[in-house]
Amino acid sequence: MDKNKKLTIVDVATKAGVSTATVSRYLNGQLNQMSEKTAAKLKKIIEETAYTRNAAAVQLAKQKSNLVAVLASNIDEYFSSEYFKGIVSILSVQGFIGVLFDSNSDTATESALLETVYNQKFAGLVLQPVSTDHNLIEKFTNDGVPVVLIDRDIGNGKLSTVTTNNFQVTKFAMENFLDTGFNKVTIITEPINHISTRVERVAGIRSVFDHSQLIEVDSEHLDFSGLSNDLDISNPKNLLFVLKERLLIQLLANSDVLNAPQMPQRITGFIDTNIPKYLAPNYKFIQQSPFLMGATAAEILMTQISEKQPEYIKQIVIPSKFE
Amino acid sequence: MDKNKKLTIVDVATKAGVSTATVSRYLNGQLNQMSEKTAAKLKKIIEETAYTRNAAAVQLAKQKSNLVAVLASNIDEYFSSEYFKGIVSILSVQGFIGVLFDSNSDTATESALLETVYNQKFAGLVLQPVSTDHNLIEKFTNDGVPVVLIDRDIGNGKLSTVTTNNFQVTKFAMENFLDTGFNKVTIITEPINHISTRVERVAGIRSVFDHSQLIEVDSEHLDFSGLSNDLDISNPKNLLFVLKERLLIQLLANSDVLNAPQMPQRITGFIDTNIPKYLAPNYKFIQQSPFLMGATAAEILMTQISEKQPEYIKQIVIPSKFE
DNA sequence: TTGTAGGCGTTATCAG
DNA sequence: CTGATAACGCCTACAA
Repeated sequence: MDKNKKLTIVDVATKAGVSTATVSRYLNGQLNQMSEKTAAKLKKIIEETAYTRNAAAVQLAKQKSNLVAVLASNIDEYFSSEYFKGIVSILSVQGFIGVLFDSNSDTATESALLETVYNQKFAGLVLQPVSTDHNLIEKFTNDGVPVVLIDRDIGNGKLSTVTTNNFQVTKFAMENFLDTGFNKVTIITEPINHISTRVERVAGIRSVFDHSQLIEVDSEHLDFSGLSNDLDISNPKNLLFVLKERLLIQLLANSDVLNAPQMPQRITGFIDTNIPKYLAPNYKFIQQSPFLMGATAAEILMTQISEKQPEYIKQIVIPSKFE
Repeated sequence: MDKNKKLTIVDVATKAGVSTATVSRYLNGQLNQMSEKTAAKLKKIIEETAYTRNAAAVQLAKQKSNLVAVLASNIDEYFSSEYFKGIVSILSVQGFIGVLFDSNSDTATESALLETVYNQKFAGLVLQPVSTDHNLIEKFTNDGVPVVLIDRDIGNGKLSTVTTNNFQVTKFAMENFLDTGFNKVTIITEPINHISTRVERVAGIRSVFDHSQLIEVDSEHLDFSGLSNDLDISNPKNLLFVLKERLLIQLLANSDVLNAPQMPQRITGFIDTNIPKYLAPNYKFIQQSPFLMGATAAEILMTQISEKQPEYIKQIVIPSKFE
């Protein structure tokens, strides 16, 4: 019954009456190095037997894989899945495969994952960092494994990054709201934790508004009523700027309290989906382009991998739109 | 300058003055098979050199990895990320690592991914199938690689599955709406395509309502106004049942047209987040438990892998709630 | 407690 | 055009 002895390249070779070297050549597409006859024979046999190579063995022999690891800071953000799709869209045309890991907003998890990713000898790494520690990452680059950071920077200029213009777009938006008559901004965000995106956005706000209030929340265990108390709701000229879309949606959906006839829009923030637009068709938000960011990151990676240009370091900014 | 000759187990062995076997033993935790002295020495050296094993070599030698592949039908559903987190929560305590792939709702992509996952010799596979083809999957089980289907079944009873009670909960909900006075249901869904979840839900609806209308949409390129025309809006007793949360949210946000004073709730459907609740606090929806489903799937997988019970096949139903 | 050596499945170099 | 055969890095009987 145990006909399931896994077949190997040796089986294929014997069955075809050739050496494993020839089979290997066929498998790697060097068809010009063999007669059409043997090529045809191999094609037939491989199809019939449904033989596929053991990837671990290939990797060990070739010292490289065709897998690209993507480490998202937290996959429950729509932002992540969108840039992952962008990455995959580019990788796939080159025969590479993207796999997604979830750091779960936890530095310990992140370093554990970086470790295994490193050991697996992936062809490349796209990282949305949660820690600002370089050390783990340097192991990759020292090994010649290309790395590109997405969304967030960790401030050593030696890595490729794809980010958005957090500071500028926030500033632009804030100037707009300043003109509308607001005089204070309350920022609602998850803990800043030196995360570049958050730092830059807050800076953008403060570059325009003298008065700002920072409320750090844990969106896992959100105390919504507690939050309401902290808000300076009585002041109709107090703008709410929400850095996390999920939270923004929640507030928008409960925004009755926030209506003030003379102030057309009391809430804004960064968004990744259209949902806030559905909730408030006339509001303006800051929209990112995660898919494009992912695709860009993958392109940088691909030129480093395929074109053998390990020195190809790029810092690219994909602008967000306020509209 | 090229001090970056990658270090191997041999380097560690020589540096420690022992054989590679000893190092290997240390690496695999058989500390009782060596003197405390050498163990300490090894510990020190490995830490200093920051040596880590080449996972491909380990896999090749051991014929197994500690990676579990998760193939989501489409990661842009919140449902996916949630059950993935559930899976990881169980795997991690056993030292396994979950990696996520995206079939992108495409059968060709799915089979390509299954192929590479198979070749990579993952320890297990959690699959949310988009195709109903068994063949690819059988390669895994024939090889002794445990597979569990999540969310959707493909109707051969030989695989473990974790699903929800689609038919019953839908039926239950429909009976409720029937009592409220509705006499017709319009179902809005992506193409049914033999996908079990969709089939069962439609069946649940039709088991209660004699009159139903099925509208299949492509949520990628949604023609919202076209959709509105197809809807039998003039009939206030026509209930809208939306199978895709994203779409449901969109409709809820534009539901002014749907208000009919005498009919308290015109729209319902399956949901994975709280967002629809924010939009319509008094409405009732069908809520799934993706995290729990993921955790359950992972537990099945773990008993197959760790407990060496390859025959352990379970079909588990995690009920959804209508509330 | 430790070492030796064959094996895991493929690739790639070097002959023929 | 094809075939031996030494790597690739690690594990694991089997010995000692």
